[in-house]
Amino acid sequence: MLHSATDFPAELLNRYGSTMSGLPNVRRPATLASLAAELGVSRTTVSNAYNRPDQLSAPLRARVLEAARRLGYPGPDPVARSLRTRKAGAVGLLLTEALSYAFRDPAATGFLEGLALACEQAGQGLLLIPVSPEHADVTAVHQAGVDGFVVYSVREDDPHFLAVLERPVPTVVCDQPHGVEGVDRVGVDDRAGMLSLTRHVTGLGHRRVGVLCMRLGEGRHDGLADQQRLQNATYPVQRDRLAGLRDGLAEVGVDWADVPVIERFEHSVEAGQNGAAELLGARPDITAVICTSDILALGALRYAGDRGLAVPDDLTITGFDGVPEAERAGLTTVRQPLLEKGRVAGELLLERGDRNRPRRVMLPTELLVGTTSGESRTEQRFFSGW
Amino acid sequence: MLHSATDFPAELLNRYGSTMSGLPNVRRPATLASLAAELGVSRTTVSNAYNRPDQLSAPLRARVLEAARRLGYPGPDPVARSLRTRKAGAVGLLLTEALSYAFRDPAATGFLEGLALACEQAGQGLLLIPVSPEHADVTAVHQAGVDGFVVYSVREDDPHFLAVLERPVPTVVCDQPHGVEGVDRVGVDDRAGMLSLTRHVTGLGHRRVGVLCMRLGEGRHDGLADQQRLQNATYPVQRDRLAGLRDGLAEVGVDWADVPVIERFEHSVEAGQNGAAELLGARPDITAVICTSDILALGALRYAGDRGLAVPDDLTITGFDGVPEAERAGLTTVRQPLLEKGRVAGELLLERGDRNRPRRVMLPTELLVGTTSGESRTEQRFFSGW
DNA sequence: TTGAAAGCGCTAACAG
DNA sequence: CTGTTAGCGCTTTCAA
Repeated sequence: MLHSATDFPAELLNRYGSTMSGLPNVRRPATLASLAAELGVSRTTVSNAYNRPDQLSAPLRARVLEAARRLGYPGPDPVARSLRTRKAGAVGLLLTEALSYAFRDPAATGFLEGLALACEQAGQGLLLIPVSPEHADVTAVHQAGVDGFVVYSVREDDPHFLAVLERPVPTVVCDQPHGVEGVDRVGVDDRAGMLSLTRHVTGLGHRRVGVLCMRLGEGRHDGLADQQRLQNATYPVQRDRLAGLRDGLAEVGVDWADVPVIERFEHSVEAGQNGAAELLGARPDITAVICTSDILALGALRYAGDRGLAVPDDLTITGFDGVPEAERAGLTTVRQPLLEKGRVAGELLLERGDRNRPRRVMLPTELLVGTTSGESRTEQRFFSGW
Repeated sequence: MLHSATDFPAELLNRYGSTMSGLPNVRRPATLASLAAELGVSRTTVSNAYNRPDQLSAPLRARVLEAARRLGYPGPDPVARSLRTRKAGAVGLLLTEALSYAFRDPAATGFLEGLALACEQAGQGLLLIPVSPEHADVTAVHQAGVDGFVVYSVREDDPHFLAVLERPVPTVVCDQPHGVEGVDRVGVDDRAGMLSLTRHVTGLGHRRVGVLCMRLGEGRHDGLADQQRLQNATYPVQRDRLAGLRDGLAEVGVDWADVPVIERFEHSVEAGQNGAAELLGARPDITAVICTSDILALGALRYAGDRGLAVPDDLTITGFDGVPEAERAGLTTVRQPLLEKGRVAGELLLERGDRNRPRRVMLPTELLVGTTSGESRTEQRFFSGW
């Protein structure tokens, strides 16, 4: 019969049910030293019983382990061991957004999966550093017991990132910031990726395009990004994608100054949706909406659906990233190897010994032509009307 | 102009570009003691400069911090501090699957998001423990410098879990295992949830149902689960869901022994797809496929689509969990508050001081009737034919 | 094989 | 406001 109650081995019960925060931690029932004293052997011997089984006789080792069980000694304290050995056995991960965001954004999720894979393989833990976007409180970075950091796509002047740099441990950056000396980096050529996408769009005849982009700099800004804001952007990835777009448009004679760029602070489908509304509200003549991320593009798609605009017949919409959702939706986008980025970031940090490995890894992107881009009928009308 | 190269403040450069694993860590350039010596003050004073700014004069503190910058002292070593204060400032998370799985399974992702939220709010890090499903290597659990553990849905006899119980820190379990004394738990009433779903299905007239379920016990098993295996199941969640189903079927006189249960080791859409194939291949007369997870149900749905079976007209398919994908697909399922479970797990562990809070939290579930369940035409045919 | 000695780097009484 | 004293629990030469 199926039943849900379980009899659990009594000797394995955790007797430490108290809450952990605020209060000092439960005192360890026994230490390596007390065990050694009890047994009348040296601390070295007990330590060896755990860390170097070959350094003592099997019977003695058994005696030690038996006494440990009897006295409730849980094995060497990991923190004390870390202090002594100077390794924590974990990699710290710094994200620009609130921690929980990492599990909502599919691009971040892909990256994390790859990073977790690399950590797993190296037997390293992955410590997610809690950053409070509200308070610029950097203590979490100082507090992290890790052997190195992976920094995922943060602003150049992010205070947490600066705090990471002060820690005497190796650091690997994914995507941004760029050009930090002594710090390895993995990313893609965002500019080239966007350039090829732009050529695809202009090749379909589009000339009146509008842009939806992610956060460009510090502070909560939503709406039209003027030239000033574009130039001062502190997110290199957005900067590069926009630069690729600008170059691609320049090739067909479209003046960048005439291209409306709508910025969104939040990165969500809703933001894309209302961003598209703002964009097309201000410039109804636009025939193509270029988004600097798939999530925003998915939102634009939703907006189009709500307004009864046919995609791509009435409106071309493109994204960037190549997340699974976008692929399912048939979005025209630039795919980047998200999982691979995470894995490479981990390997860059964890790779043993090899001093000659590359310090900058540039992964390839791929233009994915879906069903959301097509020749603009409006454009044709425009020409024929002339 | 947009550009991607960045000039980075020279004094912030990380000079520790070496790989971290295998090699001993880079030696800290300075310590609290050396700083104190250099300044001619006591170590306490330096410590206070960082941890208790109100315990020393502002000018002296400034002098200390200035000297720290000059000597490249990165601030108190987090590991040494942890050893001294007996708190690591992090929560360990143990998952039954490979770490990277957590980022692929939407149910796990929802849970993680909630847990991350709670950690973030408490300023605690979240350490993902790397478990090698291959080797039963428990060292990662021993090595984790954490103040407590959250265990997410593991088998009752999982060796990693047993190792967690040996650690002298508080532990909270989500979902399973059940009934571990001294360990708090958060979960839902899986049995009741499945019972109400079953009543919905039988209410639609279905009598010949088949089941697709997740891993039931140790070892890689794929295929029909016999009574023996069902009874020995070491995953209480699966056990409970099946028990609810059995009870619901019993209410309308369906004998549980006649109900085929197909088990899948992997939890993926593909597994659901080929599981459904196996189920219907063996029992083509089935009118409803009950899955114990949405992911499996999504796979069954795909199978039905491939085979040209109309859902729900030819086949009723149901899930369990209420993940976003399932909701989008209109799946009939039981929704459980995934994010909330994560948050409660975190709060159970981190809640300060309150010794009277509940130790077992049971969250509500909700039957979600979608478009994948309906009256069985086959069943009607069956009756009319008699 | 085993043990003695020497810290890893820091914080927390407590006394001045 | 500052310093002295005492470890936190462990690993690791080195010598016996």
